[in-house]
Amino acid sequence: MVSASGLPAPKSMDAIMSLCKRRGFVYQASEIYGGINGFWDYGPLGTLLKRNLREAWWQDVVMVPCWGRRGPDGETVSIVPVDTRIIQHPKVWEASGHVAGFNDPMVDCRETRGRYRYDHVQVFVPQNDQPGDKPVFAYVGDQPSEAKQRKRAEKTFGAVKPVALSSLAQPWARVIAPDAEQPGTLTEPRMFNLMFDTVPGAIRDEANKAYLRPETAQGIFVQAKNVWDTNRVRVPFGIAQAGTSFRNEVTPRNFTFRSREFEQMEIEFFVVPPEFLEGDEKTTADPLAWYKFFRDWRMEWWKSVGLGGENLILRDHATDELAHYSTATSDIEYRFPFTSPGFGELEGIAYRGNYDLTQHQKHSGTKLEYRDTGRGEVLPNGSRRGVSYLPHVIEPSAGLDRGVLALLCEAYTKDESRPSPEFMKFHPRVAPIKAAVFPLMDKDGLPEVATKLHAELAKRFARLGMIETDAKGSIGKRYARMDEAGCPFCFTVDAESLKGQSVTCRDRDTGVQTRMAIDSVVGFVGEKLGA
RNA sequence: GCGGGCGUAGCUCAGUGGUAGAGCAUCUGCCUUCCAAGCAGAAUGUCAGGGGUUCAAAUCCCCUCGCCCGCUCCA
Repeated sequence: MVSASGLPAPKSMDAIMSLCKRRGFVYQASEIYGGINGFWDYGPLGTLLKRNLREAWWQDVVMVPCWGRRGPDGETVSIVPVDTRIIQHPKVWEASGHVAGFNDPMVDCRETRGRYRYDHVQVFVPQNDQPGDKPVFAYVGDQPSEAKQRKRAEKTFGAVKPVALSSLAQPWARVIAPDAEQPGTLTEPRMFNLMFDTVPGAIRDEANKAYLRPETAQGIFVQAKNVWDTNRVRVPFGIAQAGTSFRNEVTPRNFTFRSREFEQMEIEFFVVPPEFLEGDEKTTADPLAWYKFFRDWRMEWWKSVGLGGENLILRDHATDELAHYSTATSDIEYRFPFTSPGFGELEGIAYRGNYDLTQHQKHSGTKLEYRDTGRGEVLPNGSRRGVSYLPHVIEPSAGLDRGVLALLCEAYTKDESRPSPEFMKFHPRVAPIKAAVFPLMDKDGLPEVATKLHAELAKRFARLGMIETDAKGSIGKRYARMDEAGCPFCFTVDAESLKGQSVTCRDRDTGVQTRMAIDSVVGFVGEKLGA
């Protein structure tokens, strides 16, 4: 099936969710109590899938950064981990801008369904008159509504002047909202409570209010100075952290895509500010060179775990889309069934300048400059005087749960021509079940051979994922079960195995069987898993 | 937050006022020399939750919760 856009018809999200429940990938949180909006739990297979994806990130980012590649400056990439708390000092979130951004009162228009920041809404009132109970015309500056509303107001009152909506007492019945026809369609301002709060301390005291982190990144920035003061790291280097974050999404939606509790995998990679670069460094070690390096490598990485193909794109942000502190940002986006033909964000790679360190330096009153002893004036003894600066930062920030959801959507395959029409095409590296061993029949000495091979595989690979064995039922049914769980390889012991010490290896994606020596199975699986 | 749809077995769903159902999956046998096969049997439900109407509610009414879709939001 091909849709009007020329794309294959999106996979059925209902079918994917149904399989996720049926096979124990994802359950609704607190389901027996009716569920809780915006929270999802993982079952055994989902937990393993998620662990495998997190572990792949950890191995490729922290243990062997960027697969051992050299950065644009020609040096090995250095990244160290931290593990910081979900609850930080409340001022962390004032410095980061989250408190302000998360606490704006908003007004909604019932007629146009527009939503505006209360403090951004202006109204036109008569120039030399009290507005009394006359209608007032609301607009948001720099939008087309401003000119239009001015015209309407002048038609009604003659000369008008703008005042803040918030300066009027009880205006709600007579406000004509931007782009609205009727008065009285604006709601009273409401707070959008986007950060979860909590109160540390055994005695509840609102003055001690703290927040559950809305991102793991700030924990990294807050400890960055400690990391470079107490470890032998030198800029450029990165700090990585994976962990849980919380956001009060306005509308939890689209299965696990927009959850209120979710896990992030973030890198803050600190680089030399451009003004301190010398000679060739101006091209090879420029922040933008690092930005491109990470952007392109992160894209390759997502492909390597099984998201290749046309459903994955790298999208550079347009200038007007950039946050005010960023000069370059791109998103790695996946075409989810529920976003198709559009895309949903998996990871953002942003060049953030020194915005975050500047903010924390200011709010904490603690100097966060890095002392770079490899730069500055050359002293008589040949060493350098050293310079101090706030490093610039490249931030590749990925959503782990979104990654898992993308893996589930990408893996889900429907093929009515197969005996097992639904199957999960996981890359072996992330597959929760790595291999299965079956005796063709539950008799004639076959189970004994299968048990032995299963034990060998489990000894070698069970720390990476499940190794299954099952002797019951028809062989087709057992293959089909493994297909649904996404197990890439099934090894079957048959009568020939007893004579020739060989088994068949069935490939999940093609159903093709090849015969191989029992002795070679462990090596074969190891090679496929890259283990 | 607004509008629409939905909620019955593990899954997919039927059941519109009168005994809680089907298919598939699951489990136990038998059978079986490679793809959800066959035969026999078994287990499985707060009908999302609460309240109301009624002799009687899965069914009608109200409230709540959750999921899906469209707006909105996504710092």
